[in-house]
Amino acid sequence: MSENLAAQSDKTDANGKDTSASKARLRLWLKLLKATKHVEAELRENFRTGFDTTLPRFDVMAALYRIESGLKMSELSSVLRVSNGNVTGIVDRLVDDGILVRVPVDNDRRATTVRLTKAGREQFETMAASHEGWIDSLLDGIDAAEVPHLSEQLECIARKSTKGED
Amino acid sequence: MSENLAAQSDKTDANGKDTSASKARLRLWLKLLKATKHVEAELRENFRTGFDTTLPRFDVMAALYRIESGLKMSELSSVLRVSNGNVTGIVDRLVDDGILVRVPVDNDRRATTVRLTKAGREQFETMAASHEGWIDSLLDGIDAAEVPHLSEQLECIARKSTKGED
DNA sequence: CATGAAAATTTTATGCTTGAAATATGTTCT
DNA sequence: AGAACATATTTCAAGCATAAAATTTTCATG
Repeated sequence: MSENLAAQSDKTDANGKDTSASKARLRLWLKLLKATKHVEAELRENFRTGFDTTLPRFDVMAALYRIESGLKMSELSSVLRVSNGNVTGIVDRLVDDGILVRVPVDNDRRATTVRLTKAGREQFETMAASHEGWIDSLLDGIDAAEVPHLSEQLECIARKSTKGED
Repeated sequence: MSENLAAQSDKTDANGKDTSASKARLRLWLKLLKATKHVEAELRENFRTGFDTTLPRFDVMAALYRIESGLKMSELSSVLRVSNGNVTGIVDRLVDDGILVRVPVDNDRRATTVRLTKAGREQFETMAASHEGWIDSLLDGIDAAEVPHLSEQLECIARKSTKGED
C-alpha cells in the first residue's frame, strides 16, 4: 500500500487543506469521478431524448459493429467488462427490438453468437455520429495539445488491470 | 456543437488511426471511462469483501459525516447528484442497519433530516481510512507532480454543469 | 462408454439508478 | 377560508449491474 507512510504527517496549506500525497490523490479521484459522471449523465440524457435508448445498449452495439461476424455472449461480456447475466438482459431486449440476432454456434450448442441486424447497423451509424459530436463538445474545455499527455496519465490508472488493448 | 467541422477531414496517422480532433477526444473519453470504471470496480470489490457494503452507501455516509447536523433528503440528493427516489432507497437500508437516523424537521412535516448514528460515524471512520489507502494505491501510477495539472484538466470537463464547489 | 470436470449461458436474488407519477404539506393570493 | 401553486418526499416501473447458483452441453480420462 505504498512505502512512504512514515514520512507524511498532516501538512496543511494556507487554506487548511491537507497536502499529503494521499489526500491529493483522493481529491484527484473525486474529480475524475465527477468529470466522468457528468459526461455519462449528459450522454444518457442525449441518448434518451434523442434516440430513446441507453448507454449500455449503445456499448453493446458499438462492440458488435466493429466485429461483423458477431461475438459470443462470453466475448461480449469480457469486451465490455460486465457480468454474464448483465449481457443476457441487454441482449434480450435488443433482440426484441430487432437490433440484434442470436445465431447458434456450429459444433457447440452451449454457445450463441450475437450480431447486429441491418437495421441495427444503420441505427448504430446514426447514433455513433451524434455520440462523437456530443463527446467533442463535452470535452471542448480540454486543450487539444493536452490530449495525448492526459491520455497517457489515464492509462497509468487503467493499466494495472487490463493488458491495455486500446 | 463546435465550429470547425468543415476544416477536418479524415486525416490518419501511420497506423491508420484517425487523427481528427474529435476522434482524439473520443479516444480520450474512452480512456477516462475505462480508468474510472476500473477504480470503481476495485473499490466496489474492496467495500464488498472488506466491509460488506457498497460504494453508494459509503457516499451517503461520507456526505453525512461532514455535516454533523445532518442533511435533508433533498439536500443529500443534490449533494450526491442522484435522484430523489434513489436516496430514499439507500437511506432506508442504512436506517435498517442502524447507521442512519431520520429526524423530523420542525415546522415542516414534509421534510426529514438524516444523520449518522454513533455507530455510523465509527464505521465511516474505519472505512474512510481504508478507502484513502485503496485510492492511494490505485492511483500510484500517477506522478505526484502531475496531480495538480491533471486535476485542473478534469475540472474543465465537470465545470460546465456544476458551479464547482469542490 | 460412463463419469466427472470444465465451459457457456441463463436464472435468481439483491441493490442501484432513473424519470415520472403520486402523496402530503406548505405558501401565496384573492 | 379556498384555490392554486410550489416543495419534500415516496412510490412505481423499467432497466442496469453484480455475485452466486443452476442448467445444459462438451470434453477428457479412466
